[in-house]
Amino acid sequence: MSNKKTVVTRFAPSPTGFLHIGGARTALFAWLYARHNNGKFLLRVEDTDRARSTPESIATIIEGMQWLGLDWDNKDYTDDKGNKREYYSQYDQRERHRQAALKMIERGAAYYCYASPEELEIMRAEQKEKGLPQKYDGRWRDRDPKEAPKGVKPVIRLKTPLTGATVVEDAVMGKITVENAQLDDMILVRSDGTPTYMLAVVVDDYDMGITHVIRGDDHMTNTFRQVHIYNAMGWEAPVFAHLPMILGPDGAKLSKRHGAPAVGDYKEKGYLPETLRNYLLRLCWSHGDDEIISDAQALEWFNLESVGKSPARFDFAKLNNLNAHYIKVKDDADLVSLIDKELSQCEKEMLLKAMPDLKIRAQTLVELAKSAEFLFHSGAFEFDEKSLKVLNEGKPYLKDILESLKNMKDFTSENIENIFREYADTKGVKLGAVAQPFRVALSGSTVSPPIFKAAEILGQREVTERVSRVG
RNA sequence: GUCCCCUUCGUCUAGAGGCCUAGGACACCGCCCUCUCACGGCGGCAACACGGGUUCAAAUCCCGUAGGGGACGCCA
Repeated sequence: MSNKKTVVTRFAPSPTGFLHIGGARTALFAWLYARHNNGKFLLRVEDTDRARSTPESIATIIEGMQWLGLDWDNKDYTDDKGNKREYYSQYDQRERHRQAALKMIERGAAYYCYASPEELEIMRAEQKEKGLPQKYDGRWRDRDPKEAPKGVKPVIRLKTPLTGATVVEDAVMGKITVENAQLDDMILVRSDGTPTYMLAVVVDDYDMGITHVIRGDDHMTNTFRQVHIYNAMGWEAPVFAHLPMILGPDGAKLSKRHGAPAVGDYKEKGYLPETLRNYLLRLCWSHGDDEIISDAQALEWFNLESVGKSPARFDFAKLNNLNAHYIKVKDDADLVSLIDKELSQCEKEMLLKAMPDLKIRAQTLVELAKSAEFLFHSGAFEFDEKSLKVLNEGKPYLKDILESLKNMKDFTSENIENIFREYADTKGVKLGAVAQPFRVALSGSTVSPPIFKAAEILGQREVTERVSRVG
């Protein structure tokens, strides 16, 4: 019965910065799970913290999601003022959240607490000193609100059971348990009347019909508290699935220090969205020995059972390798448009011709663009020491070769190569002795794609010009 | 400090009691291919955190220890 219900998942970032790579992984998994089950995937912005939420951040997150190709299903959402939005805003629902809290008070499941923040700070400090768990001690739980001090605005707290245990059957972690004595009466509504995150998530997830809450495992202990809100409201809790964290290469929390915490960084550095999808999927999830997983396969295979439980380290070497693969299999014309930096039509055509040779040796789009630069270069290279040495040793050969090149009728890579091979033969030297200086003359470096093909693409005129320049 | 979760090669992982002399991928090392650099092909190095049980049999189940991560806000 219940598995006939349409699956609804969501991604619920707080818009206080960029789209973190860990967040992207969470979004990807929630998206895959929804799509795999022909369900819905919703985007909700958790912007109840007005001081830290910014529109720029929302824009960055949306941009990141779009770049990754994670489409959500509530793009037609209209907010409480009738404005069209592409996502749910938690802040819009603040009155609804408050009403839910009031309902809980009515039911005796929540209560007003008049303890001031200063008072609580002292309480926590004392607890810490005594080595006790730091939690609200329930000082207003059973007190008559009539005793309330004048002029103090109360918060609303949830009445969490004092005894027994809370058990959550997590789709990834399995059964997780905590003694209720460990939990305290959390705040649902702040003294200024605004809802806290704990209240807002639960009410929103319920209202949005979320069936599977897929999120990072930093929320795992929150889950214990949240199920008590579901209970207090008389709602059925969704399935929870907590994904292990993504760590930096050194095992510490992934941060700026590790180079690229934001999704935008990866775009910048020349990674393909399909690379990220595949890489992120393989962190904490597997399908036998499969490594290269297409979107279609991911959609077909994805499940929660195969999600790992332990945190995974981010490995840039493996990401690079995957990116190299996806560049290799990507359509040449697509790659041209991806690295296009205001190239002329003619230059684009050259790039397209060179692409098969360029793309197999690039790990990122940035590298790819760089390796193509010589094609559009003036030919006035600044040679490094190694190149100069090769050039010097090859000068006598290049002079002879230049004449042959000038007189060639059919300027194809095969013909050019033949000339070089014959010439090397008659001189009794290895092909490299002649080809290397040629490479330097054309590309400005001792490293380049196959030089005879490059020569054909550059054209007879350009080639002879570059060769005579160094001669 | 208290609580929750985790623990297979350097890294990501396969592994649901005998199929494990523990498989794959990346990285690394060697060889082949070769006009350079790559690609590709072949081969190599390399792990069940530790200690106790349970069982005819344990990487797999149980209990401890150690290590790692997370949570303990009128942040989300």
